[in-house]
Amino acid sequence: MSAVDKAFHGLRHMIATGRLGAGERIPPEAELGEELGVSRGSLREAVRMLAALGVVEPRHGSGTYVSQLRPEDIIGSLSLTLELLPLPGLLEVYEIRRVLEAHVAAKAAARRTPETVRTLFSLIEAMEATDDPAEASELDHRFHAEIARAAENPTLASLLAVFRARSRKYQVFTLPEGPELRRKSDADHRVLATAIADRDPGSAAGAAEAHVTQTERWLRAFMPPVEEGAQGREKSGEADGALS
Amino acid sequence: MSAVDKAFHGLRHMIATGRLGAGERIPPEAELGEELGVSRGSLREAVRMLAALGVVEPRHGSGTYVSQLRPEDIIGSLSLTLELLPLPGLLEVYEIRRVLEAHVAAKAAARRTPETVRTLFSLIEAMEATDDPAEASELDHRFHAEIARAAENPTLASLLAVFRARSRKYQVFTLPEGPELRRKSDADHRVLATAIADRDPGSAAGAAEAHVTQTERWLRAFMPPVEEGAQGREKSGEADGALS
DNA sequence: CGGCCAGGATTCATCTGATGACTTTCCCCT
DNA sequence: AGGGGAAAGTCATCAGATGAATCCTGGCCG
Repeated sequence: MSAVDKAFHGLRHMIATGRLGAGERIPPEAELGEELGVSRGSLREAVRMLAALGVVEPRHGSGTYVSQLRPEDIIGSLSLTLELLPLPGLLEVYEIRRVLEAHVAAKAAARRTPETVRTLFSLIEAMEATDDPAEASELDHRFHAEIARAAENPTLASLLAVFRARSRKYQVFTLPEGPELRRKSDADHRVLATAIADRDPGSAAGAAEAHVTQTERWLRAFMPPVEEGAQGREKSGEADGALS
Repeated sequence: MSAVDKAFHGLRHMIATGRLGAGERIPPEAELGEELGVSRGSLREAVRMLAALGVVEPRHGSGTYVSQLRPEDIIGSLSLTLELLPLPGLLEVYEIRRVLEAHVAAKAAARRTPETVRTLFSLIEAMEATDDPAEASELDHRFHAEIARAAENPTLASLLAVFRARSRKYQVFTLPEGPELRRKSDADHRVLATAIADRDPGSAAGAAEAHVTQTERWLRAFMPPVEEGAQGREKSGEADGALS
């Protein structure tokens, strides 16, 4: 077993057995490195791995802390890498998303509150009112997030959020066909929100499934290449334009 | 932006833009570190992060290679950390598993081949025949994996495999009530396999959902503490049972 | 001519030591 | 008692050297 593996599994074991609890600060690098029998460099690599997986969080100058270990923390680690998925694999992900969106829609319909319904319809109206594709995409995300929230399963909600984030990278709404797609999308949203308002889980599930399927079809049809940070959000003037 | 972040995002960007393709070998540490403007140590930490996420794979003496970037590769990274999830969060995961197992069961019923049915029933017979809890657990896993395979979505199959691996850590079959639980589990399996054999997606989905729900109930009822590599040794007087 | 093998070159793995940056704590001064 | 600043603690980064595993090249032998 390599030194980094020894540190990684050793640290993980400490957390699994409760010797290091959620939110707790882990021992300093020098100390922990000696205990695990590895150098500081190797230990740091192991800590970085756990940090990438959302298990620990290093804070410069303060220490390294175990995360809350909530499912959302773990699932969040997928968001950075799901963006690297080539399109063929993404379509398999869509099937999962379709099933889960249908499920949360049904559950939301069963558990909806008047406030949820109000929020959903106000988001729909905002979506129909705006012309900015970016804003529409953002509102679309919040619409679905609200439904997922109403289903009362934070883990599932964050998992779907990750899936949606990946889809949004394609920005179908900015295509020439964008306006037409948005009209159809808005219509889907009304059907879905109405089913939820009516406390009709079956219709809600059907509407959600159809909506995702529609999105999936668009993606198959257009298959636009995904580009990193295409929003032009990129603040730092780092020399990153250096690609051939 | 820290040096490690710079290296991490720089490397990720190279992969996202296709400058580094799937399966390709990335430049040597010294060279890449210079290009990204960070030391070898920082670069190595960034590479380790990507390795933990299943994006790259370092091979001692050979080089570091970009993975195939299939969804399974990414999902596999969850398996190491999902084990750290406290029980409350795990129950949320179970809801997801329930929905997805029902879906794959239905899809498997629709697409089943005679060979799939044969395999399923032979696994059931082996399960009913063995007395070894560990072997039963292994066969149970293979039974469900076979169904997921028949659903023809490798991503979904690997996701469910990760969920199941987490559940197996609890080893409910080794409890005093184990034999009784196993009898019920075996009965569930027969119902499920029969529904699939009959090409009855609805019944298959229902049976799968009921089966997962049953497992979930057992877990809620017994809530045994999960122990890393818990084969019953572990004599350290660490007094770690302290969770409220 | 072809296969085997030995040694060098390449690359990742690890350790050591030193310095900088950031945070937190605590004591001193007002 | 409160504010400010020094000092300690901790992570972040870099540089250099050595070890280990793999890959490749070229020569040797059959």
